[in-house]
Amino acid sequence: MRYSKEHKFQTHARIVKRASIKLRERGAHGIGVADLMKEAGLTHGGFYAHFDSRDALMIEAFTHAMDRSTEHWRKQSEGTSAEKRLSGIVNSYLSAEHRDNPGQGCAVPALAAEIARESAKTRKAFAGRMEQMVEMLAKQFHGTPPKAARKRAMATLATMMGTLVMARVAGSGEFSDEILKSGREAILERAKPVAAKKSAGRTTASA
Amino acid sequence: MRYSKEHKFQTHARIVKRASIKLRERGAHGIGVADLMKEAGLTHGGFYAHFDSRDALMIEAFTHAMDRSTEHWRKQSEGTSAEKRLSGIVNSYLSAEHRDNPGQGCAVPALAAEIARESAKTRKAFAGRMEQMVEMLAKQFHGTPPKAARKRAMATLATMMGTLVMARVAGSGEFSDEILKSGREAILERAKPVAAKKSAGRTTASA
DNA sequence: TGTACATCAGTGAACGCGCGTTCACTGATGTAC
DNA sequence: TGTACATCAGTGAACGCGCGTTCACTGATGTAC
Repeated sequence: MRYSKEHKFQTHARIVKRASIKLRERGAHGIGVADLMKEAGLTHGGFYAHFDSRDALMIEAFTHAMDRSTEHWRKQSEGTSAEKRLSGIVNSYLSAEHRDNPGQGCAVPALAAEIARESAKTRKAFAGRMEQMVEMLAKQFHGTPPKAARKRAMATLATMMGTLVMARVAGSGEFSDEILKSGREAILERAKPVAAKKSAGRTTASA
Repeated sequence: MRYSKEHKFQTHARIVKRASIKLRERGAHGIGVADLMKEAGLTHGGFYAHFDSRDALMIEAFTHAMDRSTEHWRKQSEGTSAEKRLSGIVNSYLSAEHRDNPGQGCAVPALAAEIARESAKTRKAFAGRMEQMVEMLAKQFHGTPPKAARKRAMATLATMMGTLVMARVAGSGEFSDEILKSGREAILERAKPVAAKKSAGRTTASA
């Protein structure tokens, strides 16, 4: 064998990683096999030593992107005190930085609409990861009954990703910032315990 | 002239209309010029008598889809009493029917993520229509100060479109219905006046 | 330890298909007389 | 009113480019002796 198994494994992983970034940046139809291999420092001919088809890579790249996103949140929430976890996630999710760097960001706003048009098999794989994200998010609603937390998590993810997509359409101007801010406030206001309704300013002001 | 000006105008409009449906169903890269013309009952060669390029049609189809969506809401809200307008919009937006018929539905969940990757020019055209939608929605928050209503409208649109995208990814099963329901509840709970907090059941139960 | 052979990740030319675009042509109808 | 001509929306063959995929080949390194 010319290279060790480890070498092939690493090359494979490198291609998937670069692909998952380009996928989020340009969409499923925005990148060719040749470009992708170039990104990974290879030529297009070698592609089929690693993947059965372009579609096969796309599916790997989709799931990789989703897993990375979930992992990112998990890590972030681990390093934060319980009360600030949700606001930490929301504020970083709905930030100008996340808006302007889709390649490194959450896969849902970047890819979900396209996934919705894919085969049932692909959609199921993606939906499974989405479910994981929801579970992850639900844990941030400490003190809320599990079922209610799950519902909130779903609505929160929907609001976050919807807001981010809208902000990206709007570009990076005033309208875009306004959209981000509205999203942050809507989520954090809702999450606040009803009793503390009057002390509203603090949590949302950090946005 | 073989045909009257009216005839050409109507053919043009028919192509745009069909294109805007296919666009929402399959995405910007999901349809070819030949298919599109076939949809309109024509052959592909005649395409360039109506449009400078495929891209030019796409832009017309984008804006057409957005305008139709806004108009649809406007009409719907006109036929409803002031108190039920928001819940009417939300319940029809976040319905299984809307989820399962993207071609006839709102352009934002179907196309926004793709638009976000287009040129500044295209994005601006789309953002302008999005702004119109926001203004339209803001009017549904009667009794709320204009600025707050605008913020709510932005967050509401984000939640609605995010929820719909997620529901479409999930398909049409239990998880999908759960997502839709969470979205409806989150929006309608938030919109409720604080005083009426205890009579929660009614509005959301219609879902 | 050194030498011959086998392996296979990666190369780059080539293929073929789909699709956007072009173009010469058609023929029904509007216009001029 | 009737006839000859001009127009141009629409047709369908053809072009050319990009891109996914295939394939014969390479050459560095692992393995056998």
